[in-house]
Amino acid sequence: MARGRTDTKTRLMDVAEKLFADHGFDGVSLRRITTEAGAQLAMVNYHFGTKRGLLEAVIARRIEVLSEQRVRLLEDLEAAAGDGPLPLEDVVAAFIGPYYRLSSNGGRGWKNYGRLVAQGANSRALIQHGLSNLFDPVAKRFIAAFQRALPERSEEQVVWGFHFLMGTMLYMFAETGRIEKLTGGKYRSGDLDAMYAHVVPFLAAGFRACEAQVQRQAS
Amino acid sequence: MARGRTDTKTRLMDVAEKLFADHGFDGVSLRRITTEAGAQLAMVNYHFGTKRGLLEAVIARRIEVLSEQRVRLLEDLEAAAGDGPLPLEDVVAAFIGPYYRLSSNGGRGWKNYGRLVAQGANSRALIQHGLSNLFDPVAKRFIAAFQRALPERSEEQVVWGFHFLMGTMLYMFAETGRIEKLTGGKYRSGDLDAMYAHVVPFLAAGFRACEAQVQRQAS
DNA sequence: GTCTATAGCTTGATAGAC
DNA sequence: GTCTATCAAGCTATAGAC
Repeated sequence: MARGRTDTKTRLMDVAEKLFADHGFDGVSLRRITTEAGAQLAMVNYHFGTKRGLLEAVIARRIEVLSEQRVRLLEDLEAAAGDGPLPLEDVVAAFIGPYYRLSSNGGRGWKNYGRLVAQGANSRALIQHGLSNLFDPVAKRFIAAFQRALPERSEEQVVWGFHFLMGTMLYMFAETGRIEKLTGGKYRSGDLDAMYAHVVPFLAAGFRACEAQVQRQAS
Repeated sequence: MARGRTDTKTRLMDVAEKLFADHGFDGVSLRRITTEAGAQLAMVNYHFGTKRGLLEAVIARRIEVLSEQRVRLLEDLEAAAGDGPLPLEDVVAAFIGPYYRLSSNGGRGWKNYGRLVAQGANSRALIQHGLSNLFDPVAKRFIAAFQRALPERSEEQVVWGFHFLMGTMLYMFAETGRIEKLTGGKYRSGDLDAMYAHVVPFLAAGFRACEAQVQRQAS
């Protein structure tokens, strides 16, 4: 299936991405991946060394695209802001917007990636074995950017806000099907347009929550 | 190890809970679970039928406790509110507070459960196979409660707000170790006291975000 | 309720021809 | 870069004695 259109290495990554997302890393065998990719079992070890190497390649190729878009948007904001504070909603949008657009219009692969990375990010094993290193530099830049967007708030408040943002974002792009079960199908976890319209003001208001307390006390 | 203190069935659940949380459902063998529990391989099938039955038993025994506490707090709120709206912060606290207290003071098992359930909730396979049914009735009650706490907001806004709350909560109790990597150990994902103090106002402000827009337009 | 023993199959990884 | 063949180990589940 799908032989010849793309090269073996890419086909293996595409199929692995989908199956890892559906069943988890240990829930799929290399035999199943290679069979569905129309390749031979030995090709995984030839191209990626190990099963784990295949997983890392799958994640790395998406993170590169996502990180570059996020950083470019953030640099645009920084250039426009000069010495002033960054607009909070824009920083939220610079972080989540690229993921939203790639998940919406980037093809089926990005949907699979979203489900895969939500499982990986909630797994201590994968994080402690260094898989999140690919993502850390950009995350650190955005924590600093959120501090610049909220100069009146303590570092502690910004750090926890970023933590809550990550949980919200990961769950959003996992598209688990949970919300359709809870609402009888009236709302859909794949409706990213509706979710994105709500998530930016939701998170921005959360970030500002304690800032509002400070302002109340000062007035 | 640990033989005789508790019965075999409980020991198997305790060890499975920890190992499933550490390595995922397919990342652990029944041999490893039974060995670490000091039991024989065949005891899993005797007590739980299948490996999957063991997972469901592990999750069900915690959900029962958690759901009962959440519902009791919500019923107290409803009794105190009479015909008026429910206080938003109190509804958030009724949902997240019991989980927070059990995870903080309920022993190591609740920590393992938090990590396990965060992986399961982000896995489409486990949700579609009905594992989330255990949790749905209480979740539906709380969506209705959030609507009662925010009478000016549309159902749509409340539903997405609850969706964001779930992502935040799951990630919070997964204690992935991510935030210590991002802050050089200055903040810790196991510091639930600090996180809980921030998460309630954060989520309440997020829920109110669009309500504020409505009020601005009306004034 | 606990144990041993084992059936029947699948796993990740590799060796070596082409 | 691709293929076949295979290794050594692991797996879930069950049968049946006690």
